[in-house]
Amino acid sequence: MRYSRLFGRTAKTAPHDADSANARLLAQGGFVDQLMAGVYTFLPLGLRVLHKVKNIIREEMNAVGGQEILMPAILPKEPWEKTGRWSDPGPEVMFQFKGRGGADMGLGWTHEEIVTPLAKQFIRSYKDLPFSVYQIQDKFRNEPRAKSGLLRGREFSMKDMYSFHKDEADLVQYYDKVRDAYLRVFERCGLHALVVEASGGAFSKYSHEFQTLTDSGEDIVYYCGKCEYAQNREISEYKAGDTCPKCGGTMKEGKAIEIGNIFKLMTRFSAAFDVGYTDADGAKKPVLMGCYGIGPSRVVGTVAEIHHDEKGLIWPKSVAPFQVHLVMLTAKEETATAKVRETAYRLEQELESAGIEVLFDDREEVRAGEKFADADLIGNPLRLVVSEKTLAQSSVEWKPRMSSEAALVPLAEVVAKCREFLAA
RNA sequence: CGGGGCGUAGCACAGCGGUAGUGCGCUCGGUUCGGGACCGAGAGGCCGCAGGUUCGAUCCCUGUCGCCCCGACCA
Repeated sequence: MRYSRLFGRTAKTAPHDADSANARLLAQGGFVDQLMAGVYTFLPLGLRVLHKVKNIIREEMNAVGGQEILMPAILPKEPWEKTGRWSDPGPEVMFQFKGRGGADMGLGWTHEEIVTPLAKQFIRSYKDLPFSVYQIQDKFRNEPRAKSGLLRGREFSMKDMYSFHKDEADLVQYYDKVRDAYLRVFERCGLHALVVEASGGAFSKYSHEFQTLTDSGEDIVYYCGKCEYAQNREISEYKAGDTCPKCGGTMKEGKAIEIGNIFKLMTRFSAAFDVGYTDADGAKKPVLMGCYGIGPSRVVGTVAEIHHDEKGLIWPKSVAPFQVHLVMLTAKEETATAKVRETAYRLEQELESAGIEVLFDDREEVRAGEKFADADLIGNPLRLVVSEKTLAQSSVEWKPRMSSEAALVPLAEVVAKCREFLAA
């Protein structure tokens, strides 16, 4: 991608009302644009990050047998009345309105009411179980208070998966499998998550939240510094300094951002929609369900919140908008500039041919300082500079975003070194 | 929904009861050229919206809408 043609630009100053780090940096770097409170447009840079996060989630959900579907966002009232959620929580959470002819409908804020009757159509026998389906879709919640940039929006991206089982043992086994898949998702996105016990509602003792420790979090968790056993403050009877009940380590208190949540729904929804199956013994039995959520847009916000410095974002390689930020610095003399230009454009092509994603700052009228500032703000993992200075040594300057040291790398070795760096 | 803050040029801000300014950005010309340079010339405003007070309101008052923060809330 040529920087000169990139839609969306960096800004020298941050929006005055962007107080959280993720809102400030993502807006200033040209990743997102705020339309209203809790509602954002993803610009090309931000969308690339969001896509990478979603694709990591897809890979891991597919790996545990999830099958991707896409349910509608506009939903009819009727199934919500069956579970009582049309009126409670009702419009407090769900955007509700009338269609033509006065039909009540609303925007999806979760999809148990849709996926359960859907699954019912395909479940007859124990032979049809288990299975799980998921979707990645925008959810709508009428938040009383949207806040903190991408961390708590009124429209936000969500991956919601639902699993269906013949008995509790099968549900529990799958639930644990998804928990491990979730940890892989977050690690791959550059986030370390604690598996935190949280309120399970009426149908199981606990649900599990995936919480990333950071001072900008809005949840309080108690966790063991040694084995990472953790509980949300909402249910916890521990306090900082207590002995961990699992390993004898010491419990600590920390602020955290919730980036995922998994529930054993048991028969909460299958009962409401009368979803059962015929077992091997010929008896009709209720189906058990689990549900599993991750907010990809919130993950993007959380990564920004955690991985940055005073100059800008520092994306993990796995989710960076581009892998390499190539900067071309023109020279005083046109003959030298011509050589720089020729080398930089050729390097862009060589990198792309090698399958490396390049953001090429090809602007000619822009000074070096501004280009470096933009590179730091956008935060791609590796910056390469081609200039008269580097070409004097047949080299390009090599500087990882997370490092303060720059080095010269011979032109002939750059592509191979990039491959190596990105694979590490 | 309670409390607080803020709405003035694309962005960040200043200002004042007498009809609007600075910096950045943008356009043109010139000098610069490895960490957001400099000089000169320009373009760009329903001072969030509505009502009130006043001879006169961007400024004072009331209401309203919007954004941000704290709290409540967060299957």
